[in-house]
Amino acid sequence: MTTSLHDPGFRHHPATPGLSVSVVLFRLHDGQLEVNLSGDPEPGLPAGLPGPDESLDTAARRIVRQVLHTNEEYMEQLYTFSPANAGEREVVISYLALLQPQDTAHSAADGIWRRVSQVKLANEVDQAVIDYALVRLRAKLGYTNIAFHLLPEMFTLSELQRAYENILQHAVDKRNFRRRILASGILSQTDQKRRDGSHRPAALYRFASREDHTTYLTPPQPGNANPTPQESPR
Amino acid sequence: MTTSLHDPGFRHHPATPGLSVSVVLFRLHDGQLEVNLSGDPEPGLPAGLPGPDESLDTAARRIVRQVLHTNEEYMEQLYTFSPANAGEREVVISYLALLQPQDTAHSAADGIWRRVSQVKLANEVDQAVIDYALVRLRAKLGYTNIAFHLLPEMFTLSELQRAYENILQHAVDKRNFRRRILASGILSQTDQKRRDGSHRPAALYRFASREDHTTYLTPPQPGNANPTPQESPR
DNA sequence: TCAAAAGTGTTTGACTTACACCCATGA
DNA sequence: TCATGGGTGTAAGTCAAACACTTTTGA
Repeated sequence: MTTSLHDPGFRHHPATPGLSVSVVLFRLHDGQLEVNLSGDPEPGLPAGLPGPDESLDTAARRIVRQVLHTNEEYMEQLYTFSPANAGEREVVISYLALLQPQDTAHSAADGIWRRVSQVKLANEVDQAVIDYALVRLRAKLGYTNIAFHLLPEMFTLSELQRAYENILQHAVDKRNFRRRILASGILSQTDQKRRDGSHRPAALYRFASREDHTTYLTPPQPGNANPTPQESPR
Repeated sequence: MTTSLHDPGFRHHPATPGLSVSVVLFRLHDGQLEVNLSGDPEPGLPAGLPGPDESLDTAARRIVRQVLHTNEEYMEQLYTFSPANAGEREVVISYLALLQPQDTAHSAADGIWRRVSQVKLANEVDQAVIDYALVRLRAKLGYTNIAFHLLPEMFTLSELQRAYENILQHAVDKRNFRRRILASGILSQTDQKRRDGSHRPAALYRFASREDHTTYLTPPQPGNANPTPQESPR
């Protein structure tokens, strides 16, 4: 249902020709990493045009809202492409957005959700953006807490591990994973447990902090009252 | 002398209002990291507008050529900003370019070179771009061979170490530095030595390869015959 | 012979990897 | 009692950091 994507303008009806914002919207669903696609007529990334006094970040958030009817959990600019399109150059600013499960739960999002591993788009730029979003997400799993934006408020360590494994596409050792995550101090254990089968119940965890450790690859925005916190690179 | 910066257009005479490319051009001079500024009337980053069928990368390279009258050694897209400018939004795509000393040697570059540590620009966006370029360069020193784009064809290990120290702004241990660099295998020792004072001459090294280990943070360009090589994130 | 930069090893602690069994529960 | 996933420790290897003296040269 991408018909809700107009105003200031959908990809195919540009008001400011040549400049658009595309968003890779990821969620974790049944343990699988999925990407949101708007299909008209070809499936493609949700996209739109920034309004005359709208920042790119704001436009990206608006596009997500139009698809989701709720807000994303995390958003980050990826890269700006300038593909040739019939002799003219377009400029496509791409964003990565992550969604917590509950964000989709109470709102049937527009578009379709497809497993990332199974997506192969005709649009070369959209496909490159998705591929790059995955590279970035995988890289950041290693040195940030970015994965938590894909998980619900409370979760078990096994769920967290499965998220890592599904994104990275390889198995990780249970003991080493738990030791590393717990040692990093980004989790705090709740006193609750989840019993969901004929086996020992699992302890539930949440973030120790809602602060991001994910932002040092993106610059603070000039003229912004509360700039993105900056970590020192290792 | 930024009067050579027109065609398709300099920052202050936009042909396509609202979209421009800015380049942070770094060189190492007398052991100091310097940035190129074009001063008219305020000093600012060299910038320009992409032509109608010019990619952003190509525009960035052209801007460097117009400043330098020669080509840069390395170039990478940084980030896209969208500052408010009198109620209208501009879009500024920023690039980092690195220069080998000999690139400046035989060509008096336009603009002025200023030590990065001493630069404080009135233009908020330009300043943010420079700051971010530094963050990126410093981060990449740690896990890529990017520093070599700032050094001449042949150099001593002490020169290389001084380059690292000047960029990182802190001292590094000589023995650990040499061990790490040599173990990484990116250098090969030449049979030449440099004697330049009343002390033991230093062995000269060069790259083992002109290949980049620097690119995995930027995506391969779609529709590009020879895409940027992609490393797997750690 | 002196000053100045080049060059060189070892030890320690931290972190990463590989690896296998017992625990708590519901059916 | 059995099947299922939850939970735990140790040993080996790799990597980073700290640290100081000898070598070669020209003046």
